[in-house]
Amino acid sequence: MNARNVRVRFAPSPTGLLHVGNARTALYNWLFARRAGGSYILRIEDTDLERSEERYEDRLIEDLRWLGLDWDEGPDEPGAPASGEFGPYRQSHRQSIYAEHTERLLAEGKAYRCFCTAEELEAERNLASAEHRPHVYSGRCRHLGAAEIERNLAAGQHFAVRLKIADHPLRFHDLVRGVVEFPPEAVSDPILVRSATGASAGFPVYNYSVVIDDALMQISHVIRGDDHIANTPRQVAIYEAFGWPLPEFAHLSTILGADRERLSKRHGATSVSTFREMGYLPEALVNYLALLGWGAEDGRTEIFTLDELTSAFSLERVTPSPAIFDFDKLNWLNRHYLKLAAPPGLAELAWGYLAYHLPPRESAPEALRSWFDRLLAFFVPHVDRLDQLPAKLAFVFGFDPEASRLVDENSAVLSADSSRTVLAEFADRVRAHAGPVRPDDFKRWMNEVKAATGAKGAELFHPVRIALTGAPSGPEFDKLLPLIEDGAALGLGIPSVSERVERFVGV
RNA sequence: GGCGCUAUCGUCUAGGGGUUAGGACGUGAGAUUCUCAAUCUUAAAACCCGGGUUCGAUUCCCGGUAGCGCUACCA
Repeated sequence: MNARNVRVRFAPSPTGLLHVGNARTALYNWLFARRAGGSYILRIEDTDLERSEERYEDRLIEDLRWLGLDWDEGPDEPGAPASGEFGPYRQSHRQSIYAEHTERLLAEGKAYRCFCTAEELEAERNLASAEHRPHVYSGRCRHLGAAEIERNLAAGQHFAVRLKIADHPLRFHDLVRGVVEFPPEAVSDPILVRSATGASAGFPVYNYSVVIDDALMQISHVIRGDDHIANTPRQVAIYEAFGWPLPEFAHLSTILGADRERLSKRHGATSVSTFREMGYLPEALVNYLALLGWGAEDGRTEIFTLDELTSAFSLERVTPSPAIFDFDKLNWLNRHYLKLAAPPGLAELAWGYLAYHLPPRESAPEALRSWFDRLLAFFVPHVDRLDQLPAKLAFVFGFDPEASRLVDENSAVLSADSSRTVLAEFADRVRAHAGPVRPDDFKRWMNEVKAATGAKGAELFHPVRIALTGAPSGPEFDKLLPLIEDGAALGLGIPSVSERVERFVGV
């Protein structure tokens, strides 16, 4: 490790829910910090007063915690002070810091006041477009004399503060892309502070405040989305103006939807909290996001816990090319982690999805809890996410004989003569039986029905399956029957096998 | 328009001057099952195009093309 401590930050704007792309950025930052034994800092970039909302900040923090990405330094929370010595960690609380730095730049002649109006600037841009030139500021206010500046100030003219860009290429090193270089004219003199009257008044622009924050917080590695890559030369110039050392950069590729457009709401779920609501496990999302733009050194391992990722991760192995978000692969991983999930935790999660059928978990009797555990063990491996459970389990909790007769798939099976005789024979045996139906009973009856009717295989099983579950296909009876019978004893209104048969045949 | 970034199976990726170009998801087939799913086995499937360097380029260089980003007194 080099002499400089590794310090990284995740700096979201609380203007919406945490997008999976940002979650990946947060993850890579976290992994890099943990791997290096460095610090991971959370900074809230809430300078866009129009769009920033406190509730989004709360959700953000909740989502990061859910993913397991804890931070060493971050903003204060209700009732607790900020953690870390480089605060405040909200940009809205750092305005005086920015103002001081602006004074300094102005005093040192590294920045200047620009009195150009929006109209004048737009005219310049239009001209540049027409002449097929890059849109660069002419630098008109760069050489204003002191007298003229005083006059403008005295007249109360609004001004913005611009940085003087030096006449040399702006280059930086990117851990995932190598050296990136921009000619100075590609940058032009950027605005640092928005226009207003007063000494250095006005709000600093994003590109300016990030640099001040990153430098003051001693960030060693700036890991962020590649939509910032074209902003970086501007930022490099700001570091230079202050005489600050450049951090290392790492620009992560964009996450796209199946149509190769930036992943957005119309592609389906995009925010971490939506994935959580759908019943994705945090370990699945984390594992998937890690794989989206990074590959293990052996080229084949794909399943990683956060701990395993921490020791395997390196920025050098991050892919520079954009990646398409693949819901199928996420589903596969989620299934994997669902199967691995510890029963108590899983039951607690799953309970919420079936709350409609169940009493509150806290007040549920032990018999119900353990039955529910068995139910989950049996069905969870067959869903991609927890929110598919209600549909998958609908037939266990409720039973609608009339509706199931109307389903095309069912009526085709039921209309066969053999189905009628099979069901009649089956019903006779169920009626003659007292108490819950056990798998042994069921097996014996099916053999008898088979002998009595001559039906076998699907011809034999499908009608019975429809009568019991409302569908010709489904899970194995051996395990399903006890689940139904034990469930029926719980007083939740779950129909027993004999009730099902009675109601179905009676229709 | 200008500038920049990117380019290996459908998708995520490994690899790298000479390889049968590897793995995973998904897809097809088979096994299993009353059935569906799960599971196991198996198959098909890729180096964007054109030049150059080289004995030899998918790999290095240049150009093209395409996708994306930036081009704001948004973040």
